[in-house]
Amino acid sequence: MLNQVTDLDRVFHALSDPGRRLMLERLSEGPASVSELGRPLAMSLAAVVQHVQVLEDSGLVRSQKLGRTRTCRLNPATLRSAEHWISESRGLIERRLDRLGEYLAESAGSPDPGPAGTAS
Amino acid sequence: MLNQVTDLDRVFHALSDPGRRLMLERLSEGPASVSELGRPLAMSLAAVVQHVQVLEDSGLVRSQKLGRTRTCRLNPATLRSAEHWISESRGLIERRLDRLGEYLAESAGSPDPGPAGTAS
DNA sequence: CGCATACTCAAGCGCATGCTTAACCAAGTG
DNA sequence: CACTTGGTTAAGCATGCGCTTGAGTATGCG
Repeated sequence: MLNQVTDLDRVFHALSDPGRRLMLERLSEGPASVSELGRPLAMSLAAVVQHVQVLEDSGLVRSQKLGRTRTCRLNPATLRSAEHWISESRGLIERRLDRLGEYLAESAGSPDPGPAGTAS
Repeated sequence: MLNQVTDLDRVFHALSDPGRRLMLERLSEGPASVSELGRPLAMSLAAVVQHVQVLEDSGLVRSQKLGRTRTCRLNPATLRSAEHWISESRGLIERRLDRLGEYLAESAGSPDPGPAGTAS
C-alpha cells in the first residue's frame, strides 16, 4: 500500500506508450515471442527488447527463455493494481459529486459552502 | 475507439508521476487551487503549474480561473476511459486463462495446442 | 560443419521532461 | 496608495527516453 506507489509509476509509464499497449493487447490473446510482439511495430529488434524490458520491470509482463526464444505472457495481477488505483479515485469523486448533486437538489439556490475544507 | 489511442498516451503519462497522482487524490476529495495542490510537493509554483498543465492536457482535470485563483477539479470521464482500457485487456486474458485452466483440467497431460495462432 | 535465427548488450544520438530562476501581471488587503 | 498573494510566462539546464547501429552469443537446421 505504500511502496506500491513507485510500482504504479512504472506501470503507468509502461502503459503510456502506444507500442507497448499494442504489445499488451497482443499478449492478452496469448503468449508471444519478442520478435512476434515487435512485428507490427516498424522498429529494430533491439528497440522491441527494450520495450519488453520496460513492461517486465513494471510487472505487467513475465517472460521465460526456452531455447533461443523468449516467451512473454501478461500478468493480470499488475494490471489489476493499476485498475484498482484508478477506480478508487474515480469512485471517490463520483460519490462526492453524487452527494453534491443531492445537496444542490435539496437546497436549490445556495452556493457551495466549503468545497476544499482547509483553505489555510 | 481509434483516435482515443493518443488520448490514452497522455492519460497514462499523466498518471505515471507520483506528484501528479497525489494531486489527483487530493482532487478526488474536492476542488482545489493550484498552490493548494502543490503545497505538499516541495517544488516551485511554476513547476506545479506545469504538472497541472499536463493533467489538463490529458483531460483528467478541468480548471477555471475565478479572480486570481485557478480552481481545478477532477474529470471522472477521462479516468473512466483509462480504467476501461485496462479492464478490457485484463478481462480478455483472465477469461483466456480460465478456459486454459478448464482445458488442462479436462485433458490433463497435453501441452498447449496453439496459443499464439499465427506463428508465421 | 556452416549458416540463419533470435535475441543480447553497449554506445551514442536527438528530443522530451522536470525542474529551476527571474520577470511579470492581476487581484485582494491594509 | 503600497504590499502581498496567486498565477503565468520564458529561458535554460540536467536528466531520461526511444531509438539506432554494431558487435556478440546461443540455438536450431541442413
